[in-house]
Amino acid sequence: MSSAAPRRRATGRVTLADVARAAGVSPITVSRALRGERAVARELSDRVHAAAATLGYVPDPAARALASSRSSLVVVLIPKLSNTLFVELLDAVQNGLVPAGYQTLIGVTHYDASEEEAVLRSFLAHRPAGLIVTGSDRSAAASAMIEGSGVPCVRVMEVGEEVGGYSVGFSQREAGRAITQRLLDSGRRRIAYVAAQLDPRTLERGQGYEEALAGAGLADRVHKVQSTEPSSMALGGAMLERVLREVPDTDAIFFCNDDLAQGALLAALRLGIAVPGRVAVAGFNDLAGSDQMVPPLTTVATPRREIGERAAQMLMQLMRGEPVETPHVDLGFRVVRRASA
Amino acid sequence: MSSAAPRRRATGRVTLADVARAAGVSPITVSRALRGERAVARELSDRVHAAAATLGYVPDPAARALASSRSSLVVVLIPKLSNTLFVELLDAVQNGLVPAGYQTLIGVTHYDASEEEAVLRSFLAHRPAGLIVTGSDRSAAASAMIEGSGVPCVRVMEVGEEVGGYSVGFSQREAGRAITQRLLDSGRRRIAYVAAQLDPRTLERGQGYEEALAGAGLADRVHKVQSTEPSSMALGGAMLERVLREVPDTDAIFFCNDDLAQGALLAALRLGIAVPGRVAVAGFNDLAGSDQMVPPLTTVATPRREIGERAAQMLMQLMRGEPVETPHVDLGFRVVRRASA
DNA sequence: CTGAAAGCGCTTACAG
DNA sequence: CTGAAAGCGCTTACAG
Repeated sequence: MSSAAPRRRATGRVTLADVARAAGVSPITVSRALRGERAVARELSDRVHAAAATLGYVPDPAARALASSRSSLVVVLIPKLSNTLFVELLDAVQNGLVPAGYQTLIGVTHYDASEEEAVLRSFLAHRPAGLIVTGSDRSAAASAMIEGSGVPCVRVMEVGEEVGGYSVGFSQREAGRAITQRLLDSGRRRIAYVAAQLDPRTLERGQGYEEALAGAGLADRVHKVQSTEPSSMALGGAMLERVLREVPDTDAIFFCNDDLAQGALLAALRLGIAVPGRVAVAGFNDLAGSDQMVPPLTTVATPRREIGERAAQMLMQLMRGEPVETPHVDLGFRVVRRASA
Repeated sequence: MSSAAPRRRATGRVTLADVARAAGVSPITVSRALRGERAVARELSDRVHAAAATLGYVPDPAARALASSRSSLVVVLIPKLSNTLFVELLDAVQNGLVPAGYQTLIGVTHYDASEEEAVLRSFLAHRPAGLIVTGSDRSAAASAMIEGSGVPCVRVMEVGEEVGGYSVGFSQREAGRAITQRLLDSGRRRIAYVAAQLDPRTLERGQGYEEALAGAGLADRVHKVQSTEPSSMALGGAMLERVLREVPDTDAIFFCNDDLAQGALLAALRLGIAVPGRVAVAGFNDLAGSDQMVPPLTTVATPRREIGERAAQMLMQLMRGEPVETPHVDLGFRVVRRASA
């Protein structure tokens, strides 16, 4: 009730200073003890931890970020939330990062360069400790922002040794080639490639498809169909019908994603189109349900969970300033032979 | 190169002070002009905005949060990322919040009370501007943390008028009753209810199921089967087999989620079990693919996207301190009659 | 309508 | 191994 009380803006929050007072040490020592930095005398450290626990002290991330120019936030950029693939990737990343004390800020770019730039600008302002981005296909402006921020960054889904930096993924092109080869090996000669929305990885798979056909002397049989609609089961069914109508002797279709392939399989069932008798169907990613289809879907199993985990590990090393022995990790893929092709 | 240069920790960042200098006004005025607060003289405001634009000024969220005890972060708590339902909800919430300048911090609780508490503790430290949580079923500790934080909070998926606060959703119990009633109306008398992992909303649907049976004088026919495994298509198929084996005269099954029901439908196809001839199948949520099944799945369409949008709107009103006329919004549901039941 | 001062709660950079 | 001082970049609370 002093008449000359200083102006205060008490937030009611337990602060570092409170802990210091309770432990009988300086705030600096509390800061160091709690972060496990340097060697703080064992006894002091114990007192600090005890005091922090009794007071229920929770460090203020904003103050920490302001003082150190680095937050505990990790930004993850993915194209869409509607593709299970990215959600599983995200889940794996979170499982790695959250127990280590990081929080994840998720940015959805909708395959749009300017959206990606806007998201990056707003997220980079938070001074994230790290960055995980999908693929290597971003605008020069976006790349410059990442570069200029100095925030450690790991690219996922593709392995991009040429681009430098760090990446965890697999070769989309080779995977596309391998599944097409599988179709060729089973005797198919009129193989179409069907893709939905624009996605650089989808394009790479298409290249692999072309390579496989060329390798079999079937370069003139390349038949790529691209829809601008977003991927869905219904679209897969429609595409199946369309391809068989436009090129009736098509004997196999490689769909760029399992949701399309699943839709095609169900449409075939409804329409009485025999799979693989009349037409073989192959997908990509081995999403949930592909093994349950009738017939079960032949596809490429992609290691997105492992990619997420490895990327999280690698990023944590980078954030701690530790050396990363393998900057580009190729986790491979696996062709899963089931009954549809 | 002054010999008495003060110790500085230049971050290279463009600050409010830089903008103030460039615009020839005080930092305070820049702060106010940029936030659109109060009436700053039109001319000054214009100068400030121009200067900010030329300098490429981006406010520092950490400094802002520290000074104002409020960040631009909105915390969203969901049980799982593996259920499409929650991802769609999340997506809708983000679509509402991101354009308004908020960032979303996503917490996954895995249906675990202590995980939820840990996530809340760590996220609340960020002084979020708002909170969106799934359902009303949390520990007393978690509720106390939310309450004590003073952060505006909207509950989603259920409408909880009794609990107070704010909520957007629909009655899970009534929805469970309605779909069961649909089964009864089509002449089914041996109806089983199959649920997977523990979820309060799943339990409510089960209550609705019981009510419907009781209403039809079939209280003694209640047959609930609960698995502890996480929900999946494969589990749905297995549960179908199990129910028909254990209670052979079952003539309809209400699955608590569409993924289970889809799996059951595909298993039936494989096993040659006629649907709905031998057994009718109904699901819940109308997830992607349910309309593509063979036969198409009868289910309950739930408005998760609308729930996400409305919750985001409501939360923004609360965060701006505006009054909310309807604190509890019931968005209803819709029984979708297709061929499986 | 505008501003000078103080403060938000931490950590950095120096010293010792 | 420990600490006093300054600073991170904003906004609050007073004044005028």
